[in-house]
Amino acid sequence: MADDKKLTTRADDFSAWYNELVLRAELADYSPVRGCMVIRPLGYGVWERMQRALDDMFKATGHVNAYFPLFIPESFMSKEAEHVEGFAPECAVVTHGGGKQLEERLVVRPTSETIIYSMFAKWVQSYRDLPLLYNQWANVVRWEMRTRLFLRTMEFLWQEGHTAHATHDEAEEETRRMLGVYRTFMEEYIAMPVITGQKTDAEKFAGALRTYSCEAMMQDNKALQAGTSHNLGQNFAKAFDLSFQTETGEQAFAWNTSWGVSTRMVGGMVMTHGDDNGLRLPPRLTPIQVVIVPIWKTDEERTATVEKARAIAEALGSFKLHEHERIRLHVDDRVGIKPGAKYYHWELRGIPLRLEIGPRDLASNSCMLVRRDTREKTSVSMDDLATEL
RNA sequence: CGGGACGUAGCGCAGCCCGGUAGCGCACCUGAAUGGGGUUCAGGGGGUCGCGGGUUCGAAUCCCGCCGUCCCGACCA
Repeated sequence: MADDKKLTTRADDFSAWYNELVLRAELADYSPVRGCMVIRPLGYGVWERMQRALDDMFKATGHVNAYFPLFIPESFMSKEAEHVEGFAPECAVVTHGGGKQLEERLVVRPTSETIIYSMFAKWVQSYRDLPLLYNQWANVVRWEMRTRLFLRTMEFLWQEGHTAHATHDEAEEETRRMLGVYRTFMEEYIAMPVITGQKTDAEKFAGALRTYSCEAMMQDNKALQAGTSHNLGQNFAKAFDLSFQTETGEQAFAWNTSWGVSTRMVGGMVMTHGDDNGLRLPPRLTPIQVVIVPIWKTDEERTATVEKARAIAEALGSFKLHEHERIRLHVDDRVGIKPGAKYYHWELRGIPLRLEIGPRDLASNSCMLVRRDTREKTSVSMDDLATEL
């Protein structure tokens, strides 16, 4: 892939800058199918780290993971009036299978409220069965008119939390709690400033009582809807007969919430931190935190600097950042590519720190440490390396 | 779905107006020299010119139809 031309600048054309950056940094690529994208290893590596952190936060707030099917009977979608009205225009529908026309058409899930609450209805009889606190990691499909890499694709990856509660207040508390989890994640992991608030009736989720949203503030002064949390009231419970017997023996409908964040957050991260030199990946989400570039002229120097680079990678690789997290390093020992070209390569990809180790550094027992965010260079003694990082 | 661009080698493009059997840059392969911020030179491989039809002795080029992509708007995680 040719990285040899300069990026379009943000000031010139923010939208072109974004597209070029996503492609050239190899986060994602266009697929043969319009509106769909291939998420490449760097982009997927970021998404995996997002998943891991969020999943831990969901578990810590009492949720469990499960998985519901991709296909939803078309009739399910119509059971909640507002829901079908909102989603029907953007549904992909399977009409044939095994060479035969289907008796009932199947909707490829645009979201899973209907299938999940139909199952909840089977599993809940008593107030003792509540609350149900579920989450699933899945792909969903929405037939979008106009798409953009990560920000709006026809198929995207996300998580959707679905819960059922005995009372309105408990559901409302859950809705707000998860909005808070999203906010914490976006601020502490993506380092992305967000404003939270309630959506208008026109903008709320199709079928919800109330929708709360995390609006992330981007460099071009636009807001990106980065996460939503819905109080669904009893709308779906009534549609799918999700009811239970209360402590006093009466029948009551459950109160539901749903909440989701998607691969759109990767796009938000790009637009929050990227600059005219490329990506800047947040340290907690980047697959590689430190890239080590050995520099050599002769074969002897190559052997020596590569060996030193690997030794450093191994030594620092055992260094714990947090309880279960170690520093993630990569040694770029590719032959035939000049050091300068490697610098550009890793800067474009937003790797936070770069260590340069050449023959002169070996002689002085030091190395050059370069920050991606400020591009500031400092010479660091080998002995202070761990502290410096 | 409305408006605008565009489809020629992996990527970016020229050639089209004025028809004559395809070219440039980057990337890739080989060799040599180089090597602390995008190396240089030499050689080399790679293309049913988006698809279908028409005009013509001959179409990347002209005509008709279709498909697709990107950008801007309305709608959305």
